[in-house]
Amino acid sequence: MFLGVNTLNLDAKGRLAIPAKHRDALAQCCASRVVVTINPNPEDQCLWLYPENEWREIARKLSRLPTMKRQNQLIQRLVLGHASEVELDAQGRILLSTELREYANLGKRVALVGQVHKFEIWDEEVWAGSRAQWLTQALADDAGLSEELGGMTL
Amino acid sequence: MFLGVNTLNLDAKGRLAIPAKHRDALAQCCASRVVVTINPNPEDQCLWLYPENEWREIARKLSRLPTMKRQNQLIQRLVLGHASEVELDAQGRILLSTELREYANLGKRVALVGQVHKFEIWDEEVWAGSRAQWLTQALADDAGLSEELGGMTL
DNA sequence: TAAGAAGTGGGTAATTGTGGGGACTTAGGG
DNA sequence: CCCTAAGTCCCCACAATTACCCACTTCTTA
Repeated sequence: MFLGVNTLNLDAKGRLAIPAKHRDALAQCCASRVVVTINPNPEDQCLWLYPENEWREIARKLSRLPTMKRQNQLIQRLVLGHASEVELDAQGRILLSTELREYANLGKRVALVGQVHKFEIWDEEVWAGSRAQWLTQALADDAGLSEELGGMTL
Repeated sequence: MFLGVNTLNLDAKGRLAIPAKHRDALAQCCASRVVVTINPNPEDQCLWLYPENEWREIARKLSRLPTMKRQNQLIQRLVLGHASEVELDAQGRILLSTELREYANLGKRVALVGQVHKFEIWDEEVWAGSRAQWLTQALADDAGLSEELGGMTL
């Protein structure tokens, strides 16, 4: 289970060091192979990082969507099209391609956010700014709660 | 599984160098023989590149469409008609015919986009421009979410 | 405080992307 | 029938990127 926020530096070559506490888990579940792609929601300018085994599920689901619906097609293009398979190097780092970095606007300071089965990778400033917004939006009006959330006990 | 975007140069002779990481896969699954044709959707000005074995499936499906429906006939003409079989040269490059290049408006900078079983070949500018549009469309309004997407967990 | 682990930075060597010369093949015209 | 021209393929060479390795600094833990 990947949890918690870590703020890290991208080095000059665009490499991201995965925190040591997650490396073991990744080594076990996917032999240190992960897949990075974009989050296709334009409001969330961040990247997704999946362990390879989780990714396969996702890719399978996505690739089975009926292609003739335009919306499905676009999601496929965006998510599958931007996916890059990478392996942690001996120091536990991954190289993020220029394209991915540009998409998520990653500067030097980066936030790696655990989301149980995957991570999100944010530019730290964007992350901080967005979070402030969410706090005002997320539970603003009970009327607007989705069914799923409305019925849930936390 | 072909994934990810690669931006590449077409050289003066119209050749496209397939990224090394995909060459092995192509060598295995289709002896480095691929088929390039057009994407018949006028909104998507790009080419499709299939490994030969995948292509056979596609061609078979297409050729079996009931011929009397006008739409089927048009798709057959477009997709089958523009298909060209090519083999990677010793440096892992393929030659794109002038016609195909013109159809997809390919300039010097090109984006090769992995889509699991096939690739799409875009002019880089067209790709970047289209992507910006898709991002606003893909998840634009929850009301418009397809059933498949609405229920999906990524 | 010392020792280890983790985060960070950078040098070097190997691989890959790119460009172009020249030979071979094919088609068309004299 | 030959010659020319266009197109294609094969090869080599350079340049840029990437992968691998080592070293330093900071933080934690004993």
